[in-house]
Amino acid sequence: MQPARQIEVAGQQVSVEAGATCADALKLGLSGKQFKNAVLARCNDTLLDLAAPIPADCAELSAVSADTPEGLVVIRHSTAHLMAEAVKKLFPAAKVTIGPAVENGFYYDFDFERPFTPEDLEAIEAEMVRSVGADKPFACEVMTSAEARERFAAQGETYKVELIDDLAVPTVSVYTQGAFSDLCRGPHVPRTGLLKAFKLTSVAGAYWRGDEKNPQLQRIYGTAWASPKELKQYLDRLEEAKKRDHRKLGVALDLFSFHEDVGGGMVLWHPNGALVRAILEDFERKEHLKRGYQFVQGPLILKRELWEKSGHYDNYRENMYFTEIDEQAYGIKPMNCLSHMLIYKSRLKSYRDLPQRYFELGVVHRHEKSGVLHGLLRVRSFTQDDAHILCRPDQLREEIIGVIRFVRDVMDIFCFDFEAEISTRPEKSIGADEDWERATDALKDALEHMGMPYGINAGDGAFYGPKIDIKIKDALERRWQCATVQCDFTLPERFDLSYVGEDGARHRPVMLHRVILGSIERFMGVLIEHFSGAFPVWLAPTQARILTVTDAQNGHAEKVLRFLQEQGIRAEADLRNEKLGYKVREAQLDRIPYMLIVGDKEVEADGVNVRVRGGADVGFVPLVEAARIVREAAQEPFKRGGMSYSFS
RNA sequence: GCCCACGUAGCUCAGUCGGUAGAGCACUUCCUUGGUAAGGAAGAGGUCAUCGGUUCAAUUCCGAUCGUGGGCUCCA
Repeated sequence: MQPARQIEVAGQQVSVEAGATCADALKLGLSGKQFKNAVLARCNDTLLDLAAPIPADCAELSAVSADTPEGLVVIRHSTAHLMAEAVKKLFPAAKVTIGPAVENGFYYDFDFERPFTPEDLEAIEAEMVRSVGADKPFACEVMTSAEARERFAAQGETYKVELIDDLAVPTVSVYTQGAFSDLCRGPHVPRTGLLKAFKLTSVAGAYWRGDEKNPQLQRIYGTAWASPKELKQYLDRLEEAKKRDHRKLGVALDLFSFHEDVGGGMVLWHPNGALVRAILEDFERKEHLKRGYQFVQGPLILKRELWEKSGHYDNYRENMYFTEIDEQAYGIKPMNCLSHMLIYKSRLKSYRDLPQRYFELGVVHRHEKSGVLHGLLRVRSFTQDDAHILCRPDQLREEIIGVIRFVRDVMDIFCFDFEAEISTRPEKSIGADEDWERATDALKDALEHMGMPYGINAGDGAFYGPKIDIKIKDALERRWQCATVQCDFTLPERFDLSYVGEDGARHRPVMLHRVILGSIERFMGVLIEHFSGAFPVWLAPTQARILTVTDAQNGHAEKVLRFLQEQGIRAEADLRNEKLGYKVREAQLDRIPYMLIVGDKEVEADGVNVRVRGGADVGFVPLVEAARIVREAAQEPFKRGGMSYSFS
């Protein structure tokens, strides 16, 4: 028998026997309640099962409870196992594959002869609840890969056998609860009784190992939390997010619609939505001019040979629409770069002319697969705030920094948080390795210079070059790409672009493709959700609505309306034969920033009574003051960055 | 493109186990002139997504197509 060891738990030294488990040590150092809430043990940065022996080099052990980020991941992962157990019990023919924890929950993929129905999900969930009631322990066994392989092969779990073979390691761990065993790295909660708050949410098809050439499995998604209260909060949050859904608000605020007869992924912009777009685009045009961009514009369709020359025909054809005119094949543009290249080429450039920054609000058409269309966020016809910057190699870094700064300034206006990612060379691509490397380094360098953190998305670049992607989130916290900066060393080559250098010789410029908002359609979608449809004053299609108390004030209301319109304010008057309360309610539902109420008192004093969208009552103000308030509010976001903008 | 679910009035949704449909809101007209989130009455409005099949009879059952939603794959 070896002597007892001293371990620090929650600030005190406890003495444990050799061979003691983490649970043994934690039990000695923690209160009963603290111990009961523990789902894992942590030693240094290693997470351990409570039932695991204390590592030999461990001097301090702490408990991880279910409501910590690490605890939640384990709860979710263990719930995935719990679900797999239930599925195997109800449907023994189903084969298990993988089942990880994901954001807010988990999934598990199964290979089964028929699709799971919503009724199956209910039965599976009920079986899971029974298993929780039985409070089964999760037991970990370490065995040789050969043993594990034999065991899963005997059970007919061919996917697990494949996983073991691919791992190619001497030993693996297998977790068992009740009659269900799964190949798993762990760790897990000690008992099923700790899994008290989960709900199965949906079934979906998913390809084995994410490859569409592989068999399609059935993925069951669920959400899991540390307590029923948190589960409820999450489900309530989903409900709230649904209210902000841009597709719902698009109808409610009469911004846009889709029409079956037009085709999937094609947006019809209604007057309100088209106005917001127009303001955004106007803002962008002015901002681009300030930053040294020039406006250009090309046609919607270009000869097919041009797309062959650019490489799009080889690399992007499946996403393009084609048409034929006078026996000549044309491609409808999925990108704007070709016209811009030809504009550059139309006249000899000197090194003094660079950089050339060509900006176009270009409408592009892309044949996206039918299953990916999603409201405004993924469409087949959209407008890009696109620019192509042609510069000398020595200007590349500064140009990228300029773009990143532009993105940051614009996102600040909307108070968007964003994430940056660098995507590197994909398999299907063109160009020399050293060009790719040089371009990737330039992108990294620019982000680092701006002090912006970034992730790496290996192999996700465009076929012509690496890129920086900027992502913002929708109401459900799904990330959508907006801004992107893409380096391109190949198009200038293919189109033989050049400039005359100081030395009198011809040199090759480098090109940046970049967008700031990305697609106006997508950005509008995210923007609607971001503001819950309550656009800031500068963007609101109607900035002020005049509400009369009775029709006795119609004359004054019309005078107020004319005055505001002359001041450049987007105003309208509600003169309907309705009660004030009714008009206020409608204006609130329409998210109108300013309600200007006009009754006899206001007519008398020649002004309006101002109610703001948030519900606050500003009280009586003279007409001139009312206009000033609205104009001031429209300027507010631009003051933050020392910018200015007005739509007129 | 693939898997699952869905498609009834402008919107949100009932309903028909096969016998051509209903509510609330919105809309039109009338009454009401009412001070900060819904005053009242009447009226109008639907080839039950489209096309085919089964049936005496299909909005309902079956199939295809189009579209929508949740995922997978792919992308702004």
